[in-house]
Amino acid sequence: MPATLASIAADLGISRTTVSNAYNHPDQLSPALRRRILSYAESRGYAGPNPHARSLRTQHTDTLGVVLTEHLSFAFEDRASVDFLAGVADSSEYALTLIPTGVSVHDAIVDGVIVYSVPENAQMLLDAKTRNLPLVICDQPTNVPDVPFVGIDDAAAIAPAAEALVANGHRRIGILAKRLFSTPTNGFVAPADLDAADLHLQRARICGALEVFKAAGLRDVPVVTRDQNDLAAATDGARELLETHPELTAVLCTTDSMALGVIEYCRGRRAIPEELSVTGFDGIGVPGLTTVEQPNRRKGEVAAMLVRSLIEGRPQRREKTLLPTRFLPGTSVAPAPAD
Amino acid sequence: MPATLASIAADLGISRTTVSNAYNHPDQLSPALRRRILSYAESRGYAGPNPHARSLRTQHTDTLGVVLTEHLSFAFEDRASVDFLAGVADSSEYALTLIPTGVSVHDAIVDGVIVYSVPENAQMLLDAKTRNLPLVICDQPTNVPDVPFVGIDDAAAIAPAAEALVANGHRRIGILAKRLFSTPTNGFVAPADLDAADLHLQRARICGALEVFKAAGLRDVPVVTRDQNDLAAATDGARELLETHPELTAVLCTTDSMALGVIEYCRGRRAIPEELSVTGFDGIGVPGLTTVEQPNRRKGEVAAMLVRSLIEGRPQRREKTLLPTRFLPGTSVAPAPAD
DNA sequence: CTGTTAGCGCTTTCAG
DNA sequence: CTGAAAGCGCTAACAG
Repeated sequence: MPATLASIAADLGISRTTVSNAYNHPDQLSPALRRRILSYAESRGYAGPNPHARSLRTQHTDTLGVVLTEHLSFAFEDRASVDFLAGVADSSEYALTLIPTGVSVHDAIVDGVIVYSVPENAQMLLDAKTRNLPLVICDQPTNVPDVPFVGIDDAAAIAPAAEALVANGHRRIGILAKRLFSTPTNGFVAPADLDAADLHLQRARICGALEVFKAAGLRDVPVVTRDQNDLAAATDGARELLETHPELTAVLCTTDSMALGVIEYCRGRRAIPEELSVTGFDGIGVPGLTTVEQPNRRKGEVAAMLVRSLIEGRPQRREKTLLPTRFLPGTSVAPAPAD
Repeated sequence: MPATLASIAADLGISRTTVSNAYNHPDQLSPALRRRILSYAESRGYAGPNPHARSLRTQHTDTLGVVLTEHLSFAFEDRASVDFLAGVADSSEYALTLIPTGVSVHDAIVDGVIVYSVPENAQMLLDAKTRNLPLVICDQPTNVPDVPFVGIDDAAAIAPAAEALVANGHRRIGILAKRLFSTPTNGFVAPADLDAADLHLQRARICGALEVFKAAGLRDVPVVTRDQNDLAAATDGARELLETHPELTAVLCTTDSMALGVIEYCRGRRAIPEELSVTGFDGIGVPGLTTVEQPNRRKGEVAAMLVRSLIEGRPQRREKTLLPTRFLPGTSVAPAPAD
């Protein structure tokens, strides 16, 4: 049977505490004894205190949990979330456990949890709260009381893109967005349905843009959404929007990937920006795209800092941290064509 | 004080087993009683069995560990390792714990470990072995006995790139590689030093290329290495190689990033491929680069499958899994210029 | 510097 | 369907 701290102590005729100290408090015993213990332990193939037992005793593990979308691999395929994770990883000595939405947070052996961009009322949010685990939300949901939040002001952030369109004389503008609901839905979204959206982030971007358009006197701005953020879905969304509304002279997208879809759909159909202006959101490096850059990595850094404060019992600064974004003018917006 | 399984049982006047069963074996008690337990637990803010205690008892956690380079964020900045992680994540229901090299594997609460591309004799390798934790190595080290390995045959994989150079009449070829030693070293590497390299992967690629060159009768092929794989380091490596050996007509690189450095250095100096041919390795999508594509994601999938087999006590198929690679001819190799 | 004591919170036979 | 017993392996006072 494998050696344990107790068996090592017994074999050596000393107490468990001393063996424990050999690993955890080297200053609490003579170097000679410590060496003796360690070398005997090694000879017995004992690798040090069992981490399960240790964590039960100490109730901590030096591990941070990050809750991500159902399929972990999505997280690695999306540039924004990879950057976010890099930020989290970089700013702590903690190990990082990636928790798929499917796995209950209840079972995760972590000292604290960062929830990254999930629907309002997601189960794992409730779970983390009932476990009373230090918890920080990144991106969404945006309105959970008593939980520190880090993200951006999506509504304000997208405004400059909308304004660029308006300033260029566009009056017939459409919006192409990622899904607003955790239950899959594709197609046109009525303004009345926006309130019910449980994906706060997309809603905020759409509303931010609509606000600008409304202030400019535009009405009946069509909004199309797609469940997926990939090129195929985006292209199809662009098709639906532009086939139904051929009169549009500009499309505001809530992600760069969506803008890529518009560009793809327009290939061979309409010249960008001469015949159609396009804006994106994210700043993932689409050449020439007029977009808004957001600090994904920084989000991760701040989120990690916040959970660590919570875990280590340091006082919180503020409930909500909104990071700055930057409007990135490109060459995908041109003056509206004269009729 | 927070509720525990025992306190819930006591409050309800039933045994701990029954409460435990309510969570773990719903079929072992009446639905009515189960409901009663669960709802009382909820009212007491009890979130279910404490995972630390549970894991001590059961000795497992449904979590896979992945050991990566010292700084976790490197893993997220490198395309290959992100793809690898996507593969790991995708092919299991396990949560994924990323363990920085700094953190001892001894302390990680995981059911098994995948070690990704570390030096021979890395401490965590020994640690994982003494802990007797299910263990799989990806990429390197390549020669650890009794530990399942997944990777590619680097020496054979790079051969076609070397052969392409030879076939195009090149006789004065240099090699630009990533570092061979875990202790930082930059500059020229003598053939004799290759044997001592503890970074097996780079060594295998270099040796694979040298073999081809030797078979073609080439001698004294200069090899330059750089610690970092980023553009600045690669560009500087290219500079060192080509300034010292202006006679070279081709550079074989052991990574695409290194090839990018050669391209960068040559900008405005030498035309590629007319005046200098270049090859890479990895297939990260450098336009026009003649390179070798390797299955990073697949590595992750296989590695995950292997640890899971180990964890779940299923028999192993083979010790070493070598995945296929593919030579990707580009436009960066041209016939050697006539003298 | 060393040992004693007292759990951490849970699961799992096994017998009713 | 329920309960009693027996730890899982460790750490943290505290007293010597």
